[in-house]
Amino acid sequence: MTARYDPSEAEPKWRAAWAEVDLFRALSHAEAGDRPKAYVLEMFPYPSGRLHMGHVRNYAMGDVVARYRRAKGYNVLHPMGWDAFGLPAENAAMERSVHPGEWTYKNIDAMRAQFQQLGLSLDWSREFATCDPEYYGAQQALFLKMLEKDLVYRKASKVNWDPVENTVLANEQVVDGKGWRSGAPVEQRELTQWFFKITAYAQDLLDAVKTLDRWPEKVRTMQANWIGRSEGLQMRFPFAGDTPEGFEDGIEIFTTRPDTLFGASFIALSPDHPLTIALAEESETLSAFRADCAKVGTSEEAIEKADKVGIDTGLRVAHPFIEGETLPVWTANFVLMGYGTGAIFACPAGDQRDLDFARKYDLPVKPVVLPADADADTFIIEGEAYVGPGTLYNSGFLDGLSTEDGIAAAINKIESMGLGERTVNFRLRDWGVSRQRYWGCPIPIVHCETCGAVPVPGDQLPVRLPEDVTFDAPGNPLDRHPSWKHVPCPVCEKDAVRETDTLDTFADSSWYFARFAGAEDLEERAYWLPVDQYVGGVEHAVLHLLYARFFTRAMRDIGELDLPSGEPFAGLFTQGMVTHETYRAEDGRWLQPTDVEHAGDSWIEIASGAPITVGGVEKMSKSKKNTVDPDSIVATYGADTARLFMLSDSPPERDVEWTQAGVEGAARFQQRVWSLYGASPSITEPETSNAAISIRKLSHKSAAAIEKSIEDFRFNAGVAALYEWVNGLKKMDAELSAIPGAAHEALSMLARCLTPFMPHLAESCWAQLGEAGFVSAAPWPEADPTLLQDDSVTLPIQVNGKRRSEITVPKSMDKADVEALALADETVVGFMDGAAPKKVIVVPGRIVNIVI
RNA sequence: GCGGGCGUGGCGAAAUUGGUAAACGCAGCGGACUUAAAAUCCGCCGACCGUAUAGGUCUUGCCGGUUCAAUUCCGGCCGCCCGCACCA
Repeated sequence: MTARYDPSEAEPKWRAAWAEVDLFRALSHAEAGDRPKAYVLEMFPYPSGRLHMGHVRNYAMGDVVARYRRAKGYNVLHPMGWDAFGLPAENAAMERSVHPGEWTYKNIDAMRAQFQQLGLSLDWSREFATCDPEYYGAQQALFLKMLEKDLVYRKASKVNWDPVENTVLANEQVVDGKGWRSGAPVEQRELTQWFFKITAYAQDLLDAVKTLDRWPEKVRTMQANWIGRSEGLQMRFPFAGDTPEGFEDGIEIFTTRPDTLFGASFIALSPDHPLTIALAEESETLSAFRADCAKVGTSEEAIEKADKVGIDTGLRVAHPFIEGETLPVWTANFVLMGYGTGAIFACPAGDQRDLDFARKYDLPVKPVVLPADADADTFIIEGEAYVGPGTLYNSGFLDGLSTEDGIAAAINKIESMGLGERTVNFRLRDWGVSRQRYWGCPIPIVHCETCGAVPVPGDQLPVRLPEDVTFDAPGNPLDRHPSWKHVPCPVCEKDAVRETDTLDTFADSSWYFARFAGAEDLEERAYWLPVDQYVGGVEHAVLHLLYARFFTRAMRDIGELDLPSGEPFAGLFTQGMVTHETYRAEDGRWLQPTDVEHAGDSWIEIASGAPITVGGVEKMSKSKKNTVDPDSIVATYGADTARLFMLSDSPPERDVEWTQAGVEGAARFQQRVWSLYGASPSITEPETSNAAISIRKLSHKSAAAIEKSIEDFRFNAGVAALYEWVNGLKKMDAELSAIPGAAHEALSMLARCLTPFMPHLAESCWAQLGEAGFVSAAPWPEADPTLLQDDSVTLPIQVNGKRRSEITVPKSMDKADVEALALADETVVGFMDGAAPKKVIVVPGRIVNIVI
């Protein structure tokens, strides 16, 4: 009998052995020659300092794919690095007087050690942190090239200001009107800042979503919605009567429903519209209204509760189609400045918001779209607007047209009148990237009074962050640094100041995968990209993934990346979270899983013996203390067990619940596998006895099933197939010694199929079996197709769709013979009760159904 | 409100071209081994009727449809989760 498998002894030994020969180093294009490449990448981690179980799951999944592809003969790139800029480092600096850089690099060291314990097949030679000057210097060069190509610009604009973090946020970082990290209500401020022109690619980013057929449907939909394309008409309404100064052209609006122009009842301006602002200077009512609107949050509840309110400006505009008719101009709180032109024409009969507003202020409601099944004489609009399609009426030259034709006709008319034109509007805004923070990539610009914003010359990059900074005052340490920002202008050499804003850290993660592929080598980048399989959390469905798609396009267009499609990630998989039960003491304190135990029928806190409440299963989080520390799991059970459990039980895209019993099950499996490798059966030709054939069939079928489960990202099914295989071999344990050839083949195949899931154990088994080299470098066992087929097959026999019996027949038996056998079956005869079958369906190899 | 997804035993789940529903694991029950426990091994384990290792009936959120056959396809409900949201 073999001794128990001791992961604490075996695992470090194998990791050291892999490292010694640099087993997982990716080959360059030249070295690899004709071998196909596979770039497998997990979203790189933020170096918080501690690994959590979510990391284990994420990287275990990527490692299964990477190891499998390597076994399949691919030249695999599976790198690791650190998304190292960001706010937590500055918070640590404030709380503990430690430099953000020092804190970050210490965390990286700690997490690298933790990662290395997991036995991931990573190429560490390409490791970098985004806070390395080599990386952010290269990023600064990209920024300047993008600036040259007009993909970066600077403008004053209203920005989302997070009052807690003292910085600007991108639109994507504002959730429910609150900062995505701080949770503080976002304020509006006017600031000059830098923008990436992501809208230049809006159409392409949208179109290409359709080509991402190895992305989850959900993520594609979210991206498409975020880009938010709508076709319509941008037009102006000239003033009738008083024309305010500076608005001689009238009021510019955007609409997707120009067919309803005859139903126009009023014009509504956003409270932040330039005309509203201009008028407010003269009107106290209006400026008070504007102030009120600014106060109301944009959270879900706020929007739902907020009444539609507005103020009549007293101005009037001319209706474009109806001679002599004028429309009042209101300022209304429901019109957004951030979409379209910040002004709309309202057709209350065809839009619920317009209708609510019209009812409140007693404005006209004129129906112009008749639903297909309605009668023009009786159709009325009361509390609900009709937003669907129909036939136009009450609409002059548009009468009788369908909604679709009416839209086209109205646009043509407006265009011929010179009042506007067909346009496409996107919800996507340009990406504001200036952040008033220290721990980020400095924007490589010098501001000169004479020359303006001047790019830092290439030979002066990187613009390094100064080390001697303080965090004892609010605001940006770069801005108050005594000397750093004072530099001569690169052009005129007069005194000038550096830009003290740094780039949004999402920029850092928008191209790191290209840097892994080739630090300076564009040919290597072209070879590796796109990433073949990307794995990460669905929380990045919009932000990171959209920004990365933008960056690869921009890099392509500035000559930094030969990637015609511009798509960085050919395959994307979004994995579910790791959850755990929650525990609460009677006084409401959250308790850690290690602080509680099951006692009889109830749960108690170990320290006090007091009863506790077991709460719901939720995402592991520090605040609810329902976390499990990967280090202690690895120490207790080994990395392989932790990996296996993270991959079993639940489909990868779904959440998985961490349970003690589940981990123990995985640990048991580890010992069961090891126990198969006691004796080392000699390498001979597989035997042909029944036992040998049965073992060979089991092995080849299992290997094929595991292969398919990995290809399809269904690791839980792969783990189940491993269990079945091992259980089957255990059952035949006694017979294995009599058939050493088949046994050796089975155990060799098993070790290789085990490798992606439990690589250390697989190496130990491989060595025990007497195989040469590393199983981590061994080829995937190709299943023999002849062994996947059975000679005979057991068919269920249904009578009227209910299973009544079964027969075992040779696989090749023809349908008529199968039918005859089925009809002769004793049980079937009993159920047929003498009746003649109306119909007999024989699906070869599947089923027989007799209809009587 | 709009969009997407999900709903199967006590629990996590399988059944990925419409063809034996519940593989595999967890929990549970019974047994073997042991002075004992742990570990390990063996057996049972959807519900109901039944003494049952006989047999039968029912069962994939609910109602209906297509089909010889539906967890799978179609229509309508119900519930849960996620995303977006006064986007004109």
